[in-house]
Amino acid sequence: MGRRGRVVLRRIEDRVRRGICFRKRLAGLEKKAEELAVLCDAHVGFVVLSCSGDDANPHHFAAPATYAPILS
Amino acid sequence: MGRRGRVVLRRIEDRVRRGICFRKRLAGLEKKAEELAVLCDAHVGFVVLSCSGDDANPHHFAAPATYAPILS
DNA sequence: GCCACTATAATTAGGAT
DNA sequence: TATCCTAATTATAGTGG
Repeated sequence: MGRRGRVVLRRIEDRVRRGICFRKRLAGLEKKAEELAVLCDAHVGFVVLSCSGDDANPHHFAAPATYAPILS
Repeated sequence: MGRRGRVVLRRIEDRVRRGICFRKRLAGLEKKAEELAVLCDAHVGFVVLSCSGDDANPHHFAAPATYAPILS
């Protein structure tokens, strides 16, 4: 079980594996973005769009400004 | 040496440590964003703004559309 | 398909130089 | 201070249910 090798930076051709990877890594990116925002007092926003139809929805994230408001 | 404990999701108050963390995690976020884009054939873009003046520059990232063009 | 598990890779906080 | 190192934590690909 578990990861068998290092990450090879190349499109995953298998649709099922690519879709699973997409969902797991999207969740991971969101967690990392929130940690950066909170730990380091930053505003972070991102947008992710699947190009191969693995996910029809556009995804976005914004670190809530309430952590450290810059306005008013 | 090395990390001494789990991540506590709270603003790092020490300016020096926060700045170091900001730079390291910004680099980490960019790497994760690029991996998501390439492995899973997605468009990914983000913006990061330091709120506490640890970094005067706004940072942005965009996964090059050349990986999997959706236009034309 | 989802969820849980877990072996392994990857990240990173703090120390070393 | 700026890298570099690495212990320890965290992320995740594959598996099983």
